[in-house]
Amino acid sequence: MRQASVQSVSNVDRIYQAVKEMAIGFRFKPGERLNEVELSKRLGASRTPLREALNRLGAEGFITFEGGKGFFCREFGPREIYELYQLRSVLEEAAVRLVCELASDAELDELDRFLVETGPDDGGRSNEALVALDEHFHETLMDLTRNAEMRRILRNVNARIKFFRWIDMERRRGETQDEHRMILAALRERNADLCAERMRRHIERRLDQITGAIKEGYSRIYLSGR
Amino acid sequence: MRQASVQSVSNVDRIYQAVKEMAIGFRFKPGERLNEVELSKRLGASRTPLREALNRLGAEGFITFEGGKGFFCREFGPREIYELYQLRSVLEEAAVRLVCELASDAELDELDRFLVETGPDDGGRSNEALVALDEHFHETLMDLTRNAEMRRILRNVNARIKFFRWIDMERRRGETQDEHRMILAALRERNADLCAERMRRHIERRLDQITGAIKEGYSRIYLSGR
DNA sequence: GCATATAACACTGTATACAATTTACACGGC
DNA sequence: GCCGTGTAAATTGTATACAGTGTTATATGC
Repeated sequence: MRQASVQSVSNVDRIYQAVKEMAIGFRFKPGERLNEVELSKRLGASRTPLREALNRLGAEGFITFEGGKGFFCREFGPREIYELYQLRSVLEEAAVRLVCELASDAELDELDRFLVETGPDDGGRSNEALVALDEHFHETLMDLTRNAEMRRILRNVNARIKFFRWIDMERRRGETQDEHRMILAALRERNADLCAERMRRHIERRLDQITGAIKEGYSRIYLSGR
Repeated sequence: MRQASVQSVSNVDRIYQAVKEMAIGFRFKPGERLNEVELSKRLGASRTPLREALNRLGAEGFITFEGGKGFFCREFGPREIYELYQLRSVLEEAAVRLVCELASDAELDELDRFLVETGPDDGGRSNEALVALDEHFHETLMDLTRNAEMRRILRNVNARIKFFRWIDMERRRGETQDEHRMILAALRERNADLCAERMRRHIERRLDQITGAIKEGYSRIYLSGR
């Protein structure tokens, strides 16, 4: 074996993370077959652990699998994006209603602190950083539901739409955080209907912007190097 | 290789299905480690395809995985059941609202036909059959949302709670179908709020019954043989 | 008798070899 | 020129071997 186990970060996990990030960032072209030999060489491992990672990623929807053919980069059209955003909306609207009832004032304080510390945007942040902050807000909110399953699904969905969030963030840097503050304000009022409405609109607006962005700039996505 | 490919049903798929059904039916004891050598022998394959199947099942939440230790039967307490039912409730409540808007009259007719043909219960059906009908109703409803992601998640959740549905069905054979009919009636009225309310109560009642059943009969689950 | 160290065992993690299948390509017929 | 066919190369699917790690049983000292 290559190296002494560096505790808790197994080889498959490393490969899994690496390929996951490639899939998230669309370093593979949609529909492209993933060559196992080449990939495993590039990642410094044999095909066995690579295939285990690919099987996990397939089960999680990051890549697809066809028996006898192998693994492929997922195809992504407006339909798939819409479905994932709809799922997000359903989950987060329900989450915010639950959090309205469940969260302690202290937990909301902490969320508030996060928004204050990380905003408003002074223009000095990278898109990656802004996307990470956006994800962090939504995932922290979901954590407050205390429902591990819902958390797991939201994280999965967020990873799969990350690229499109990134595209969106390039154009609308400011709005996101304002809307987050409005959602928190509704949470403070413990007004479930208002929370849900604001969350729904928040996600809906993002989707509208992204479908727009996709239409005009889809080609840019797959340029060389990225 | 063992046999000529019988078209589209690969070996890993077969193993995957077999182990999945074992996990669903709790043929493994919670927390038990799955011995790969023994399992692979029992399924007539080597460890390689078995491990691929196990990785998929782990990613889907049917079993757990611990680096360096292997795969284990999931542990299941009231908390996990509650979370899965809450997730179900969130998904299906949203689904029924969507279906209220999206479904054609013809599609609702078909759902109606299904309910008429398969009910009311004459007492001659097995629990397995009743659970299958129950699942079928809910999954067909979810199909009408035309959202493949939400469909996928509901099917996953249903598989994971199947055993508890089965326990519940043993006691309350009749109510389920009545409630299904009431939900369909609300769909026909295109009354989204009423649909959502009935669906929410429907799932909530099931959860109440199951937590009750669990308390009094948990031990019976792990008796020999089944 | 109990705790601890240690050695034997069992099991997982990974590389590799080979079989089976798919894919690419060249050739020949139409 | 285009389509079908056959052959070769590439690629996936699986078995197996072995290394490394975790687990358990045994023996030893207190």
